[in-house]
Amino acid sequence: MSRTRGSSGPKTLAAINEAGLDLIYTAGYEAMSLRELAAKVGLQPGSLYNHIETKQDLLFDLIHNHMVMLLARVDAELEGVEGPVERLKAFVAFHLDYHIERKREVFIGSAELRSLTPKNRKTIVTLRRAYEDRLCDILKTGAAKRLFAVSDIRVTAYALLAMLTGICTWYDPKGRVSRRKLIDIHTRLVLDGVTA
Amino acid sequence: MSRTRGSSGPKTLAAINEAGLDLIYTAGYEAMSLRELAAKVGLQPGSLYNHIETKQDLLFDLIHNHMVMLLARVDAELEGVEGPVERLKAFVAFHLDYHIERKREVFIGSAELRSLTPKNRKTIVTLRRAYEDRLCDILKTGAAKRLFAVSDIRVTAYALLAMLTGICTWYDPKGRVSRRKLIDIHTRLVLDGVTA
DNA sequence: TATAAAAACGATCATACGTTCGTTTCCTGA
DNA sequence: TCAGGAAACGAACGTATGATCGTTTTTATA
Repeated sequence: MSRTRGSSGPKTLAAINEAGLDLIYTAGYEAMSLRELAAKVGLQPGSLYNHIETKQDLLFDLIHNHMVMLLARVDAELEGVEGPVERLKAFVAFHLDYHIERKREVFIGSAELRSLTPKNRKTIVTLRRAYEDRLCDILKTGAAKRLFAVSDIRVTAYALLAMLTGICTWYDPKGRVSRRKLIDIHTRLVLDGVTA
Repeated sequence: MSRTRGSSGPKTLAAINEAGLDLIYTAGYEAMSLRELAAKVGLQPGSLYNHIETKQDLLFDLIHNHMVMLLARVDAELEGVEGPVERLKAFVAFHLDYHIERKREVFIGSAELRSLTPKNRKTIVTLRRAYEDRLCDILKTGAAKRLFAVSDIRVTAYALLAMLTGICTWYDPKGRVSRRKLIDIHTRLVLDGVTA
């Protein structure tokens, strides 16, 4: 046996990425074996290497694609929104929405940082920093206009991001709490926390 | 060669736990090998088994001891503190202090949950739930007395805990921000967020 | 002080891992 | 239509891993 009927490169790669995402999310990068991954996709282990360079590259690509997407989406979402309060509200709503939708990517993006090569990790951390700066900028502008009272921009931004990102570890879209209510609660927590 | 001079059970176990804590924190449980660990302690790999049952038990014991300690300490800290506002302040201060002091244990306690046996994980999750309940109780009492305005106790508690625990991933005691200032910032964020 | 338990060694086991490679079959574009 | 690249197979390699075991030396107890 050899090449199977109907096989195509991009499709298989997408399947590998999806299965990899799932396995890394549930078991962790180190705990996931390429044999498991191959089995989940329906391939022999060696065949994976027609689509990925190494196991490390699989992880990096997953995280990297996620970060690039995250940055593009937040900028699109904030475009044209005027005023620090409105921008902060938009940021919170976007952040929660995105983190609910892509909780696996987000979780891996922080939990598996340690599994990245130093060089790869640096790339990701730089992108993450850029995302954090989006929030810092909003807080800074609001503080300058005396709309916000923030004693330390960066610390506050990290605190808020930690709070907003925390939902990835427990929120269940099919659970008791609706997405709308979740956003309301967090928006209030954030706004009350920074408003002058 | 065989038993080395001056060796004693409890001492070696403590060294194993400390080295294990460090390795798991920096590299992750799966990525840490017992050979690395043994080398760090100054033992042959096989000798570890005079002190631990399995690698899994090493991880479990580390997390379990941490959780038991955390619960004992929070109860001691809250004992005798009266009034929801004061209790909330005390909780925030304690939580931050403890999480700064033992950031490695805390980090492992959540990041390596996935590496635990289902049964072991269940034990830890139960303990964690008990800790979360401490905060929930404070919020509930405060809400009943109309001191706090909280639309969903559990969601709010999780949001606050995520925020407070986030410092483990970035706070550096030797950095720009003092412990005092950190507590002040977070206390304000929490109080403003829940006060009626 | 004799003796059993404790704590270390060092060799070894079976297994699982990431990756490579030669080969075969299928798909696609000239 | 047919040639060449793409995508799969399956076997294999070298290494690393968690764990076991018989043995030896030290410590501690009675």
